[in-house]
Amino acid sequence: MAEAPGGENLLYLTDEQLRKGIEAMFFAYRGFTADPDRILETMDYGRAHHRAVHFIHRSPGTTVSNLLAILGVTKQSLNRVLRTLIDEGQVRVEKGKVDARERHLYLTAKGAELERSLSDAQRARMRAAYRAAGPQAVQGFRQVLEAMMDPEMRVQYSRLKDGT
Amino acid sequence: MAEAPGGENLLYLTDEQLRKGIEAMFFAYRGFTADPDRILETMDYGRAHHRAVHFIHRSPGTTVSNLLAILGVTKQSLNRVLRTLIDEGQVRVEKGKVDARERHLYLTAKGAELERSLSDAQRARMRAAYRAAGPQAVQGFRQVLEAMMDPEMRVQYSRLKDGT
DNA sequence: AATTTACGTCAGCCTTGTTGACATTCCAAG
DNA sequence: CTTGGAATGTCAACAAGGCTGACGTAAATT
Repeated sequence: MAEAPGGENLLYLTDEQLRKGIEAMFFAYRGFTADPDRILETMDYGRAHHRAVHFIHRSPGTTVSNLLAILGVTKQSLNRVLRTLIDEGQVRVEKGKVDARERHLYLTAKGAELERSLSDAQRARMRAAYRAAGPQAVQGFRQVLEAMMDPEMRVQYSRLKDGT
Repeated sequence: MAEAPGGENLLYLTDEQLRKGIEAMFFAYRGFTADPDRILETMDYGRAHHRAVHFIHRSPGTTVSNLLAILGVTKQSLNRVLRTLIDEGQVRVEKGKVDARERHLYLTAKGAELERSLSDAQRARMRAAYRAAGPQAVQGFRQVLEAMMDPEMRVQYSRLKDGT
């Protein structure tokens, strides 16, 4: 932990180290999405559906606007995905009671089951990676990822993290 | 480091912690690609072009097959991207001397410049994140990412990492 | 009453992935 | 020398999932 006073060890900031980090992100993200992708494929859904389902599960009753902000896509793009999920009974829509313009989104029982199968697969890999790397490494992992986010996304992340 | 014997602290493996890790990956990957994406947009290239340029830079003289294996796409998909890069003078092709079926790929001066501008942008963010998190965290970051890869991808990653 | 907000939808476009088919070139084995 | 298979290129067609722009409607706000 302690470095020579007045001069930390900065070898970890070389271009070479950074390139390794970049490639690690690239390859790891592939692994990260591989398992849910396989499941989604069998039911004619894509990653976009997964993301919607994930965040609706995470924040039940969230509005369309909210989801747009989190996912960072256009309403047309989200709507396409959302429509299929609703039509196929994965997501339930509820008109807002306080503000009737808003549509609140919930997973149905069927949708919750889908979410579980997807997140089980993804968590299994994440768990294996966590276990292999150990708690210390996991803490570092989270720190670096958080620092890599755009500030607005960091807000979204923290909001979810703290359970607001 | 040392835990109670026979029972490590496994709190970091809870579903809640794993969910945070999953969302961290999601939001961080967005940041990870945001800067190069902005540059690419201005020159009518996409992420696919970036990936090709990156790995050709990383392994000059690599073959099409090699690139296919690393990128994990079909040759038709890669070829489309590769052709525009060649046509626009970013990439130079050389017939193999030992095996003339192979096409060895190199960046031109122009392509190298493109690569530099893209990786400068991406490295800047990575460097900031690394610096903010510190060397200890970076080590953990890399450990978790590596553990998250598919085994075949880990091979590709290590091959590059060690400079084979 | 007028404006703004939240949402939905139609139409069209682009990138980047896919499959399938086919041609060429060339190495290597029989 | 011939032949099979490997490496590559290319054509066509399609799909997912981004995007913009335009328009409509209902509800809240001013």
